[in-house]
Amino acid sequence: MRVSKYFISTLKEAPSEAEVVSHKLMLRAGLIKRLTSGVYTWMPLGLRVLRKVEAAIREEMNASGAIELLMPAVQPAELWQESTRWEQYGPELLRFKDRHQRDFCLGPTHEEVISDAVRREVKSYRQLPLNFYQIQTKFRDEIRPRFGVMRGREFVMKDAYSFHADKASLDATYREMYDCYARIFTRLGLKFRAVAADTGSIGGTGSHEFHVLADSGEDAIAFCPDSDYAANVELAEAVAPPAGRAAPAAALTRLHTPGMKTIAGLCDFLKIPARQTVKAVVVDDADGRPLLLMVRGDHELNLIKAAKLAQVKTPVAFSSAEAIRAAFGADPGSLGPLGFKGTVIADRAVMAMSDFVTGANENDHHYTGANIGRDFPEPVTADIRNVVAGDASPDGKGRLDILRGIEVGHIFQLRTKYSSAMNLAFLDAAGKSQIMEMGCYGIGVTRIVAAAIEQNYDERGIIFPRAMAPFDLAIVPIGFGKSAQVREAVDKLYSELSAAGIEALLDDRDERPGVMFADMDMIGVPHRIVIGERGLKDGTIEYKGRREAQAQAVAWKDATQFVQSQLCSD
RNA sequence: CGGGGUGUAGCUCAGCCUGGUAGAGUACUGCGUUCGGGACGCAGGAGUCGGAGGUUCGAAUCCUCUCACCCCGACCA
Repeated sequence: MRVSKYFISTLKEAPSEAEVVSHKLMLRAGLIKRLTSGVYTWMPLGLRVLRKVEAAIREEMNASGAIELLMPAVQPAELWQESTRWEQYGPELLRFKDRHQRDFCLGPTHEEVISDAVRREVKSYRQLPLNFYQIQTKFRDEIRPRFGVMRGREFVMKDAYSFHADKASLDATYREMYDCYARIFTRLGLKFRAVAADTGSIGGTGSHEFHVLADSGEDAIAFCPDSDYAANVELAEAVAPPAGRAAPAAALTRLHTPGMKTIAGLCDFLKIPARQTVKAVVVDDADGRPLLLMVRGDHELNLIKAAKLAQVKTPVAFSSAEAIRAAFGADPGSLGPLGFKGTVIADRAVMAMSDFVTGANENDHHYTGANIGRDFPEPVTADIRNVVAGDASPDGKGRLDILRGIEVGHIFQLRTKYSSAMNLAFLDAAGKSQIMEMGCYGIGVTRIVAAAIEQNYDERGIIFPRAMAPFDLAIVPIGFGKSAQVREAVDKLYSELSAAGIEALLDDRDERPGVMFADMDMIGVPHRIVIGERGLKDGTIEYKGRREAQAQAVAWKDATQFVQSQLCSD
């Protein structure tokens, strides 16, 4: 492609709407343009990147035996009413009426549509298993879109749905998709991690998320460097400390702690570490009465874990100030288990503590030397905290580390949730009607572009991994307008590379070198050739990889071959 | 939806407090000088000051309403 015949629009300053690196760079590189909140136009350069990502996904999906189709973005309400999600999905589902006042929605996902298609087409176990996928635009009316295409309302997703005669078949396809996803993200040049995920409301056994690792990621993932254990922090199990509880050594002592309402303040005041204190959080129990949750002072309560406890009301509700005062006789900041009449649930780590500090249930007072059993009854034990780096891995094979990630893929064993609701029946070998097992497998295609940038950039701009770069190579001529020799050289190289199937971007704008370098760096082209009279005099041109600091001279006669070998080597 | 903030040229922003004919940088057009990391000079085009209403002789500026967008919390690819 010649720049003079293409469209490139870079910005020196990032529009103020952008907060994160990938969003800023995508706007500055002219990849996307915002139309309205969470909705973006993919400009020509951005579209090239998006298409590369799609192509990689499509090839790997096809190779894994999945079959591509394309479903409508507009879906009738009837299907959603049948699956009961018309009511359940909530305001994220964008609904509207047609001219006949019939209800429709813009598809946020396609379980209903694919299920409808499959139940009309598939009647026999002999047609199974099947795995259909599409790469298609979704719309979810997110409460708060942000970070550009990272969390847009309209986005492109690859979604696959598999159908099976039995669980074993589902397991096999699930495994195949897991491996397929690993191949896709590897091929796209991303540093990623597959993690066990919460199965949420659907239940069942299998669900994994695929996270691109990035410090700016919205999710925290726990993994064990010494084993293959990896899980979303929401889910990762915090195991009980191995040491167990030491016998009480200190006497229970009541202290005046004026104004100390936070763990940090309390530790400062008493000159003790946070791990010697207990944090008290009060939520409503199943009957709406205050319930005390206890975690170690240096730990963080995990509300998703807490919500799974039978004693806790779901969704989790923090008790009101009035209810807390009535039940404890004190305000948050001075609460503790001593004398409290309601249910107390302690994290496993708390159960291993002795001689600790806790609120005295009187404002501005705490106890030191508190002990379970001696000073208050044994509480219910549960895992209710987030794991932290250094915790023992739940598989017993070492210690956990924490990384941040961006969720770009999610695979799920749906089992019969939708197939039973929508009656996906088939006849088995014995002629008996059975309900299909289902799996679903998603990849956020547009999100991958943003995630890749979060992982690959420098002060000059984007550094695209080769597989998703808009162009393989930039050719920058110095003095294009002035030097016939340069012009002939770049034209020759450009046509040779094109003939070899290499997508080169030839900057024939006759701009100043700095402008061309800045643009090519900004848009993330991974390789660059510079051709000027100076080098041609000695029979050389110049090559530089986007990540490299120094360019190297290459013999002009070897240029095409050299470029080909460079492109193959990364 | 709650809480905070911003709307002035394609982009980044000043001007608003204290009302008096719309500004800068960048980008864009033309000419000239430059030409290996976002050049310089001169000339030029470009803005319903988010929208509506009000106060006033006069509103970007003050008041009311409204819309849009961004940021912080509950969802998800």
